Parts: sequence; C-alpha cells; structure tokens
Amino acid sequence: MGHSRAAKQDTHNRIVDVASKRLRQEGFAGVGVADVMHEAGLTVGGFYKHFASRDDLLREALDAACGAWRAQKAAADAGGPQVSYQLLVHEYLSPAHRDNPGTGCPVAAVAADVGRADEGTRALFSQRIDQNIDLLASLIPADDARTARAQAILTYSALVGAITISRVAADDPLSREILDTVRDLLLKKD
Amino acid sequence: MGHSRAAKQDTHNRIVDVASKRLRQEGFAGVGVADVMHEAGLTVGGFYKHFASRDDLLREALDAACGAWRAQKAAADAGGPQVSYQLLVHEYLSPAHRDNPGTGCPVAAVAADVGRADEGTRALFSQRIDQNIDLLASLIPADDARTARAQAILTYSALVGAITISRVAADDPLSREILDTVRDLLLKKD
DNA sequence: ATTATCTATAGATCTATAGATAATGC
DNA sequence: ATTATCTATAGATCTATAGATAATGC
Repeated sequence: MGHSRAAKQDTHNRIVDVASKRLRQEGFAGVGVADVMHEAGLTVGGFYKHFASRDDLLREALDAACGAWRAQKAAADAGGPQVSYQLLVHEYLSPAHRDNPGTGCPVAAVAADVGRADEGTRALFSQRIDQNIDLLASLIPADDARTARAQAILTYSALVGAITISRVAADDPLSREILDTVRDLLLKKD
Repeated sequence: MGHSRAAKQDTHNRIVDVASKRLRQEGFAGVGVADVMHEAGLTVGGFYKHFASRDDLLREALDAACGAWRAQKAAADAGGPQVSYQLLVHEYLSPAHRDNPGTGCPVAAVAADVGRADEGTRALFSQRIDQNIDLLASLIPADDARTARAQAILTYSALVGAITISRVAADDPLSREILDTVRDLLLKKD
C-alpha cells in the first residue's frame, strides 16, 4: 500500500526487468500480468497505471532485453575490458549462457515468438539484429567490409542456432558437443 | 452425430496433422484444443477420446512434424530424385520455406518452446536433431567422419539460426540478405 | 488534491468432463 | 451393445476495470 513521488519510475523499471527476464526464460506465453507483478513485489491492480496493455509491457520488456545485451557490449567496448571476436563467441556458446536464458541473448530465446508478433515488434527487433550484425562485423578482420558483414551474418546465424539447439538437448552430451564444435569451427576457421 | 469403424484412425491423423501445422505456425501456445478440433471439422467434446490431454496432442504433433521432414528426405533419398547437400541447403534457406513455417522444419519453428518443455519431449526432440545431423553429415564430403559431423553441426546451426532470424526480419531486405549470404557461404566455402 | 498501489471482481478464454445422439458390428 | 462424435457446462486462469486506501506535494 502507499506510494511515492517519482519512485514510480523505479517500480516501472522493476516491472520491466522482471518481464524481460521471464520473457527470455518462458517465452511470450510465460509472461502473465499477475505473475510479473507478484515477482516484482506488487499486485495486479496497479499494472494498468504503468502500461496500456500486456502487449505494451511485452514490447518494453523485449526492447529492454535487447538494450541490456548491447549495453553490456558497449560498456565493455568503451571503458571496460576490450571485447574481442574470440571472447564474444566463447561466452555466447558457453554452458553458462545456455543454462541462463533469463539474462542471455533475447534473439536466441524469443526470435520465433517475435516472428509471429505484429509488424511493429518485428521491425524493432529487426533493427536490433541488424545492429548486432554490424557489431560482429566490426570485430571480424577481413579484406573488405562486405566480406566482414557476410562472415558476421554466418557467425550470428550459427551462434543463435547452436545455443537454441543446445538448450533442447539439455542434459544430453549432444548439447555440449554442439557448443564446443561450433565454437571451435567459428574460431579456428573462416 | 454419426461415427464409423476404424475411420477413427483417419480422424485421429487429421487432428494430429492440423496440430502439427498450427504448432509450427503459432508455437505451442497457439495450439488450442477447440481451435484444432474446429479446423479438423470436429467439435471439442470428442477430443479426449483421442488424447489423454492437450500435452499428449502436443507430443504427437511434434513427433509427426519431425517425421514428415525426415520422410520427405528419406523418400527423395530412396526412390525419388537424389538429395544433395546443395539442394538441401538451397531449399532450407528459400523464401518459400521462410514464408511457410506450417509445413517447414519444426526445429526452426519450435525449438525454443521445446527447450522449455518437459524432459521427455526434450529427449525425443534431441534424438530427431541428432538424426538430422547424421543425415547432413552423410551428405558432406570430408576426409573423415569426425570432420563431416563437425561440419554438419555448424551447417545445421547456421540453417536453423538463419531461417529463424529471417522470419523476424520478414519484409525487411535484411531477411533476404541473411538467407542469400548464409546459403552462399555454406555452399561455396567450408 | 493528487496519485501510486491495493482489494475485489467482471468478462473472456481455455482445458476437461458429463450426458445425449446416432451409426457400426456382433 | 458398443462407441465415435456432439452439445452443454463446470472449473481454472488470465486480462482488464472499478472503487478503496494511504502517502506525497502544493
């Protein structure tokens, strides 16, 4: 009960963060208004003072998930430790990333769901994917920009496909084989 | 009204086929018991004489989707026109496949959903994926079996990732760029 | 006075079940 | 007599809204 001044923004961010995590853990269908509010320490009623609809929350949560991934790289790329192609591929295809989708790449987690979403959501997500490909291309040494971009597109596709499949295989040794094999081929060949 | 002898099996297959298509078009969450029965020309009530539960239908529909894809290749591989690595990659990364998920590869359509399913469903789907990798490996010319399998894993990951992302991008030119680029790199290099 | 959040609930949707209906097969 | 399918509905779940409550800010 009770409320506060502009601490509403904190509450708003907390709701979006919870939804962003659940979105990647459970998919679009796993994001229930009541569940998200409860996990954020709130009750259902207040939800619609923050969002016009459940779809509105999904859009914000999806964008937040994309932003978090890019910010993580932008920060490391700016002041923090240098991001390298090797490090990025290594971390993306790690068991840690496979086992923690809630804080991982949203493309791997919900791309299929987004493919079925409205055009606005798809357009937003397409931009994020394009930006990620650009980022990858900038890390790849190549004769010209066109070759780097082509290689980035192949790498990005392989990363997303490999971790998606490795999550299905879960406890099966196949899961680790996929991660290790794709990592080795992406790092040792080109 | 009405019924029949072992025409029940026809009805059963029809329900599974509809579910198998909707599964790939709309994801797990898009498969409603009433919707599927209606699309099969039936009503809700009869459903539970065919399946113990909605989950039971999902398992059968998923397996049917996997079987259809393999049968398509086994048939072509046996009597029909020879399946080649080139043809397979070309068709998998075609706009036709991108735009018709309902009759396409179930891995690209619902792998993320399966990753969140119960262990039995995941184990079944893992086997299908392993079989598909074996099939791909058998089509790849390589010095030894180990190299062929590794290359098959990379190719399979890239195929699944590329078509998943291309479905998000939809009308954007990026969609076609991804399909064409990954196809060219998979076919011209290795 | 305003407003952020809460309690309570309406309305829609979905899975699953109960009982009726009508065609098959002994 | 059996059974495949249908109509009808119970019970659960989920989005969204209405009205109450209590803390902020003029």
